Amino acid sequence: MAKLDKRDEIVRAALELIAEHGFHGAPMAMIAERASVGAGTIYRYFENKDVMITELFREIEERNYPILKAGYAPDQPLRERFFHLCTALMHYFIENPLDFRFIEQFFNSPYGVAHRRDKLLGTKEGCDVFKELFEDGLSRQVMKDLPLVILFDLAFGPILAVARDHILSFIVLDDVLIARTVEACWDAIKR
Amino acid sequence: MAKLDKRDEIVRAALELIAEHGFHGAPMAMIAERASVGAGTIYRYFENKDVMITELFREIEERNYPILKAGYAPDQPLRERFFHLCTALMHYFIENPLDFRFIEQFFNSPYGVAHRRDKLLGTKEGCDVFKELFEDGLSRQVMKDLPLVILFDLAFGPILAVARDHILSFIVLDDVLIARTVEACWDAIKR
Amino acid sequence: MAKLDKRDEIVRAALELIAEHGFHGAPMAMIAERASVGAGTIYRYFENKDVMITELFREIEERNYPILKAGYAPDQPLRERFFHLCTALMHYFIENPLDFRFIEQFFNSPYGVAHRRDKLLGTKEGCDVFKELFEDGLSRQVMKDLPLVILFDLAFGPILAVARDHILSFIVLDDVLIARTVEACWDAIKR
Amino acid sequence: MAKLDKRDEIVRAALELIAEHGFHGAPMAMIAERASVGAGTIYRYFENKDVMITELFREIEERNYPILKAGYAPDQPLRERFFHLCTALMHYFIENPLDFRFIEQFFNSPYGVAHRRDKLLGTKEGCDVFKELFEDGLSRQVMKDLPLVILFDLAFGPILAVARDHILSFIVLDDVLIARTVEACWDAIKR
DNA sequence: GATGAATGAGCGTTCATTCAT
DNA sequence: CATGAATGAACGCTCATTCAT
Repeated sequence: MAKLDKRDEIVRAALELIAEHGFHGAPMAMIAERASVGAGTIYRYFENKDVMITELFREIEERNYPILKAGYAPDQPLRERFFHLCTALMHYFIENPLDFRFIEQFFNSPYGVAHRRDKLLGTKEGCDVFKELFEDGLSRQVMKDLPLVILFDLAFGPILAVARDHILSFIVLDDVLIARTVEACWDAIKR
Repeated sequence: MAKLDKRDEIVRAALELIAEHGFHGAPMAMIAERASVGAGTIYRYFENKDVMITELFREIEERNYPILKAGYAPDQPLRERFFHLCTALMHYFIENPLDFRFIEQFFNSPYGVAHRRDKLLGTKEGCDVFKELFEDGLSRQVMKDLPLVILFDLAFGPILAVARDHILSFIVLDDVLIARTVEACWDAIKR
Repeated sequence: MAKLDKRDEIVRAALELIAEHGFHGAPMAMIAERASVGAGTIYRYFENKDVMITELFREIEERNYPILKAGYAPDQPLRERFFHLCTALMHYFIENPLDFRFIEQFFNSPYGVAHRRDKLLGTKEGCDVFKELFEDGLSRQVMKDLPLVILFDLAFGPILAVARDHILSFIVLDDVLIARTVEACWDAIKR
Repeated sequence: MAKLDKRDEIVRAALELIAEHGFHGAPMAMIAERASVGAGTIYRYFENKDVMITELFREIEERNYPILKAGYAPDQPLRERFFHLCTALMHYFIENPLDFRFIEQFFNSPYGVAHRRDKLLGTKEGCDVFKELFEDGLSRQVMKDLPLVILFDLAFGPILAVARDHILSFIVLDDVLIARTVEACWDAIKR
């Protein structure tokens, strides 16, 4: 097993167990076993559990990003771009429930708060299509004149909530329902 | 110190610490110390930590509920009722940030999921103004024809997200901003 | 409730709970509740749990003693006296399983060892019919010339074991079986 | 220190402390300290305290069994076989007082009762020489026609009691005294 | 005297992290 | 490099005992 294989196995195992049982229900020893790796080996790749979780989130983000961008045309109307991104995001969540559950846990934790702060303050590299989209919508006066943060919340709040309810089987989403949910989010932010 | 004082101290300490550090970051010993109480004393009032958390949530709900209902007139138009409830909710969250953070933690945990299931299935006593409001809106065709769950998510997703961002100081809400946020939520759910 | 009633209630409750659950399965609070008495009240009658247990044993012994003596005629032959005492003892155990279970627990604990030491060394008052019986048997050369302790063990070892097996339902004793068991014990000690 | 050394140290420490102070007087932390081992280390070898105790008993049994069997000839007369086994048992107890005290504690506990039930019902594999011996004695009408359980009690009751009294220094056994005690037990069970 | 709420040391157990092999 | 046995601080919880009322 090559070095990268080991790291990948650890990441996969950690994602599975954390998604299923939460941060506190996924001991390092259990992650190591699931990854078929020695417990100490994890610490060759990650300084400690916190670092592992943070990097895990970053990897999920990176995996997610190209999927959102695929077929995304910056020259389309704002509405179409918003629909494209939101629909892609919902599909991604539904098809990758482990990723979704992990992201949820992550946001609802001190890590998530720090991450959000970095994002909003623009400290992180500007790879954020959504931010560009909303800023574009604001400057063209297509979207409501609200702080960027609130526009985010109006769009992502429902998207995350609906995805969670689907994954928890409170509803069963299909393409029609997804489209109409995104439409409703658009109604919330558009002027 | 009277008996009720002691219980109150425990409840206050638990709320503070759980709001600040989460369930796992608030050991019973720390709660006891913050409440100026022996570790064993907590167990005179709550069977175990899980029960304490559940009961704490119930108490917050009971504290919150009359505030939402105050000034609520069921004979007003749907839009006004929606505004009243959402505005009251946001004010409650902003003025009781500990309650808000606790509720957030609670919903993002197995307790919360079970609670949500009960609510949606109507197992719990029908004291839910919001559910009535949305069902009313659906039957009068004022709101979009979407599953109840999704209507909930379209309204509460943003409300919770915005309240959190205020409490975490990502934005500073005022009455105008609150009104415009609630307005945007209304746009999301209304036909 | 008079003072003695309270003490009696405590003693009764302690006996029941210790017999059923052992020393460590019978917390003072539980004993107090069963006795319908405040937890602190127990400490008015007994210095601490150890003292309570020791006194409880003494009371059982005192209750038991007259039963053994009833109908006991010191002028009968040794064999008859042995039969009388052993049969009475077994009946007592069978009819008072709580007492038996308590005695068992007691003997199998540091208390029991100390008690046995006192008994054998004759430190305790000489109210012991059995001791007299065996010493009589030895001096008349009816019994095997073995140390007193071993004669005790040859008689009581089986008696206790058989009583326990009856109480635990491994066997069902009747008068015939009791008689034949005592007979066998007599065979063990007689010359 | 090799892996097995560590386990052995734990077993030794647990045996010593439980023999001396009983199950409840031997906390895991104390066992760990006596074994010069971290508290958590014990749990690498035993799932929990109950399992540790059960396994400890099993190990003692396995250590004891071959000693009883050594020099045991199934074709000898019943009386000789009984003497052989009982004498070997007493020597084993006297030379391994820790084992003896542990076994005593074990039998006088819920574990012991369950174990005895299994033994009597023959649920456990039939490696029980004593059971065979008594059944043989019954069918050949050498022993008294009593339930198997009572025969056990008549033999082991005194053996255990005498061994305990020796270990507690109430008597000092020698070969002669052992022989005469076993003889007395034989008198109890033989016709 | 009687109470029972309060205490806190002590229990069995877990798990992130280390380090000898 | 990789391992996994070892660690021990920290956890949730219990209960004998005390003491203000």
